[in-house]
Amino acid sequence: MTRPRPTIHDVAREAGASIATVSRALNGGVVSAAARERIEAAIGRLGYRRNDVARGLVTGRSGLVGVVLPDLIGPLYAHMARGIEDVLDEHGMHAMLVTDHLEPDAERRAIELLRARQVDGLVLIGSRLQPADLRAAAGSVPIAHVQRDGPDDEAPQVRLDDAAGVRAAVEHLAAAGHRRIAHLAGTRRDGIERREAFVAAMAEAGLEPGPIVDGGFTEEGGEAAAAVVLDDPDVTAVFCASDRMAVGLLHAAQRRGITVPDDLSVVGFDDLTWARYLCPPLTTVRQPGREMGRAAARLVLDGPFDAAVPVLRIAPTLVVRASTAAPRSHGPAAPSQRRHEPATEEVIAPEIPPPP
Amino acid sequence: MTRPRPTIHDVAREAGASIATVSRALNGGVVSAAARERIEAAIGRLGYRRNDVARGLVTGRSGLVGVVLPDLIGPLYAHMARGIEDVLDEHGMHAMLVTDHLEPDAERRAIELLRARQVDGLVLIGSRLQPADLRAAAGSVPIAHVQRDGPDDEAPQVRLDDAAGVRAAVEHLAAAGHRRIAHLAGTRRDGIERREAFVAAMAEAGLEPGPIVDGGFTEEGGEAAAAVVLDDPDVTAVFCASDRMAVGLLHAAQRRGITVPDDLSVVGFDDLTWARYLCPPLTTVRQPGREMGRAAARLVLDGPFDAAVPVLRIAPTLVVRASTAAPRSHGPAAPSQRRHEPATEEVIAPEIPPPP
DNA sequence: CAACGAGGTGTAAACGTTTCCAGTCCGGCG
DNA sequence: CGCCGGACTGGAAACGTTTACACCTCGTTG
Repeated sequence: MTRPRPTIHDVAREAGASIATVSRALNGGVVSAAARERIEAAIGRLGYRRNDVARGLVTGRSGLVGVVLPDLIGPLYAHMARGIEDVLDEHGMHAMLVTDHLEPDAERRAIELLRARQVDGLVLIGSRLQPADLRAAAGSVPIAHVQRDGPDDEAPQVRLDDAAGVRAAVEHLAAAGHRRIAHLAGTRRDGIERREAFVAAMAEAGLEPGPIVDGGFTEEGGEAAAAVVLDDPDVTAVFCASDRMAVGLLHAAQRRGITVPDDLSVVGFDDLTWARYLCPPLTTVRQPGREMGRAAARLVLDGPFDAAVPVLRIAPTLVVRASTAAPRSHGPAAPSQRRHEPATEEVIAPEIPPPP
Repeated sequence: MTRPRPTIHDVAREAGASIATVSRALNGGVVSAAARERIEAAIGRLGYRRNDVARGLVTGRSGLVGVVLPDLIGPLYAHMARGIEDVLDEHGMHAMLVTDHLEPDAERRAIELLRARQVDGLVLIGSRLQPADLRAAAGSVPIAHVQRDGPDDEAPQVRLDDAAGVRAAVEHLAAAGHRRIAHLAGTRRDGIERREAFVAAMAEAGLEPGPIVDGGFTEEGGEAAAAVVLDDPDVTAVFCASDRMAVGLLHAAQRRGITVPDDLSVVGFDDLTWARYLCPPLTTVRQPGREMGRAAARLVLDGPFDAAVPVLRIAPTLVVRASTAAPRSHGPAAPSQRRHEPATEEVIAPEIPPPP
């Protein structure tokens, strides 16, 4: 009933050719028209499909790029994976996704697993591995990082231009008239960069930075951290280093009867799928995950065009929705959005500063 | 600098043993303690790692289960993938994810690609392929479906107990006093099942079904379809076959100045990540994606325990949030939630009816 | 004391490809 | 007519494993 799969040998016999000729016909080598025709007919008759495992063994390549990412649930990571698939598709290659749930040990195992499968390259999203451990695990497989969390190593990386995004957010708030702006920060590397950028951008705007509290990037952390921030009566705006913390902040504000944006303006970071559905729709810095994934895939396939500049910065955009407005003290409050009106969006793309 | 990877031969030479012994040591065969020790030392010294491609070629198995799914962006699919990974992990296996973006042709290619890589099993999420095409593409690889979209075939499948979910939703609305309930339907197979279940559940509740409009499962479709439904002045509640359509409905209602839940109750389906963040937080039927993924993975690894019942129904739960209340005509409107108060959730798990 | 079995080991044949190399055939040129 | 070279072909050696089989060495048992 269920016969073994036909091999290239079966095709050769059926077509009256040698396996070498069949292989050439399959891979676009020089083969006479007659032979090619007989072989194609035989393939059709037998239902032959190439065995990529055997092929991989002899060629040493697999047509696979391994992708190690924290999880599949986060929309941002999913978008990055999508971007990677975009460009791999163009090259006739495929992605193999492995999740590490932010555990360095799982990350190491994931890399070794992928290497055992002979992946032709590796895209690591948010990698925390030390450079030495990384090199040990990955051997000579080319690597590209996306938003690497650990210290820089020699592999090329794609990073969001966090500073530009933060600057856009702070400028937006400052322009609206906010003077005391708080910051909900995250603990990972990008959180620290955003925090530093926040302080710098405030200085640029001629403002003292308001209270800065760590919310660990999560809803719960944001909610807890928000409590601290909301105790400061002078704070009229909060810039959050992630949308998830912004949600927590929104909840905390609601619980205290603080109305957004009338009493408090809130800016998030990431523009997750649902940021636009929040109450009110969230003004936030959009992280172009798909583009970042694309860039990383190109990097891993072609290598960095310029070995001297191994970090490629991608520009974010500020998406202005309904969670920001002028502060109350600034005269009559701007008319708050009608309760359920989907906000019109305004997208602000900062000019990209050339990397130093 | 970058030497070729050591092979089992190198280990054998270094340890003064034969490759057969090394292989046995690696795979837990009978080997003397002395030899095992020498081999392990050699492996450490050389940094040897097994080549799974070569291994796969001779064993005929890959330790991989192929997963074909519409996309990675939808949180529901991502949860299913996570569930699959859960049980594969327990078996020391791994998933290879390929997206088909709902195109049957891409689905076929995905399956053939995975088969060329010798996957040991296939989990197909929302497959639309005809049974014949499917068999042709998959050959003898074991298959398990999740929420198959095409007509049944002989492969075991995991399905949501759509009817139970719909019944819970309708009962919830009827109990609140709603008499004329509309339905935003979807066009895929599960949409049709939900629609039929809606009619049946309404009958069970002693009610005429209200208007039923196709919204194609998307936000835009939901918004368009909502316009039709909202024209009926007697409709006090709408049951949507997906959360995405519920979002569209919410927007349309807002635009018309219809307040939810005071003027209109809305129930969604799926409980996507952000359903709780909507304005107001959405009452919805939760689809336990991760469980479904787990069940499917078990099915593909162990085969169906009972070949006679190839469809495994998973029970959904109704999550009651703030988008549903008693209709206005029912005396003074129930006090609507305070504007931003995160709704307390009430979860209703329907008793699972034994499959017929 | 012979025979046997248990434990351990090595040789070699697969697995299904790609690819190097050495042909064979034929037409055209000197 | 002899050669050369181009177009095409097939044999065979890899690639790095697993595993069937044969063998060897002891200690134990009849």
